[in-house]
Amino acid sequence: MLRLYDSLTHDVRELELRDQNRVSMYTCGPTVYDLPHLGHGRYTLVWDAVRRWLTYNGLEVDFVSNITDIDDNIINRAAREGKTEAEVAAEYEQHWWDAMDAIGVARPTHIPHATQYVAEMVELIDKLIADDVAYRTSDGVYLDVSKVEGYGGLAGQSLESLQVGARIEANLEKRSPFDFALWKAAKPGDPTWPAPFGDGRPGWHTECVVMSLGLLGPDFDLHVGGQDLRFPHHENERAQAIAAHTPFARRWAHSGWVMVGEEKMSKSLGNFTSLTDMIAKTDARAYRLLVLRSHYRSPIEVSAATIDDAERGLARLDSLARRFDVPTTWSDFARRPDGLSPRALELDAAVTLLLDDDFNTPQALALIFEAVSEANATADRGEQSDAESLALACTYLLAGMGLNLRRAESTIDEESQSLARERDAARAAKDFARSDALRDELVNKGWIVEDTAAGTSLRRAL
RNA sequence: GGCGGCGUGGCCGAGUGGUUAGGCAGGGGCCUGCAAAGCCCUCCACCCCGGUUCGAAUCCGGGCGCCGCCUCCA
Repeated sequence: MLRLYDSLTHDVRELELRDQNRVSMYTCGPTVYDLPHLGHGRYTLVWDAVRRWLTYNGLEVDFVSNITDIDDNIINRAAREGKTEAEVAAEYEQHWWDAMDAIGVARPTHIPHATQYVAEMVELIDKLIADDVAYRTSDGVYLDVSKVEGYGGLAGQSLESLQVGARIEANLEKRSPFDFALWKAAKPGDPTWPAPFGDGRPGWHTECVVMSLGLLGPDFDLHVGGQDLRFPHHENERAQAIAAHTPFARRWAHSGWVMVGEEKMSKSLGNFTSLTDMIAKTDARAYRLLVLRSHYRSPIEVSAATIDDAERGLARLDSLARRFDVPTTWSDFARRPDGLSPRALELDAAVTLLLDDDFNTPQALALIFEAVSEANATADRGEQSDAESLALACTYLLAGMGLNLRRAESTIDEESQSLARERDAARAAKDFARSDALRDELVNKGWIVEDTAAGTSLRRAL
């Protein structure tokens, strides 16, 4: 069973499933008011890989990721562009899924939208007010964090110690700077929902706690997300569950930053690259490789240089798929392939051990890269069946992390196709001047030209 | 101020008290009509200073430097 670093207990521990053979897993999805950036790409890739790995190991994974379709940023954008909030949300949700499809992140099992859970949120807030852990102000309803046992657990600090560094609070009605809005009172022009404590709209932290518990039920297994949501967002979700006496996530796991130079990539610093742009220029699988090549909790450096580097590494993996006639994609492997050689089984076991130990994808990939060399060398010696078995283990394990290798270009234009055939004819006639001229022509058209047993093969240059 | 993390070879990036991480890039060779891909070999390392130890890049102490959180942020 997978062991992960738990952000609440601050140690690596095994998942303890609430239901046998079934994993309940939640992550906060995007607020849909802008294009997704590389940071979104990283966290979705990391947790997609974890989800797939659990699935590969025979578990059924209920994976919930919400869409926050109402918040200040959406309202502002709608006002600026003369659209409704719903239009803005729909537009950027579409961009989100386009990007997710492009990087190969599988759809969650459930995709709750915040605006469809407002009634449940109102119910929770009502209960918190009745229990006197939440209070009303002129602009909404706030949770009184001083009444929450263990507030600060995810931050790794006590409330008192958090107070020391708190910035000056503008809202004088709040009892503590860490009290947060469960409900924002209606403002003219904003979308509002009715509530016994005054019309308005839900606060962000309330959305996630209601949707996760609503779909996965109390005491679900794993709550994941990017580091920057750890505090205060996740802390505040947890605080509401505690205040409502509802068992919440059994485990918390967080993935690291995307760095640009020495700085964290973030919306507030404005130093972000949109995922949409990156995908347009790069084989999106290279980004997955880049992400998996470092530990999920470490910061990763994303630059033109590191992306190029990953693309070249990916090319090496793809060359394995070109050489061996083995299945290579997630959908090819409903379960572990049968009849693997002892060496292939050994690789599988070693990789499994590493991934189960806090999802050590970099070491697992190192083993796979070594196995790729070994498979090639084995085939060079003519031991085709052993080589193929090892290659199969590689493609199977990579697919288990969501990395699907590719064989050849799916589309080669007719002109290039015919140049390649001409070149084959010239080579057969030993007219090398002619065949080299044809190769130059193909290279100029952006192809990498390789000789294979089946004749000239073309693939796209990086 | 509090809390957390990091400092590894040209670049990215793991890891362990003694044994090659891995990838990319560089050098040499094999293969090839020549290439490409592949294979083999190879250069380059663990911020500084003490300590523990037979032995530390790995443990302890002290420095220095960097990053993050404590506010919306994946």
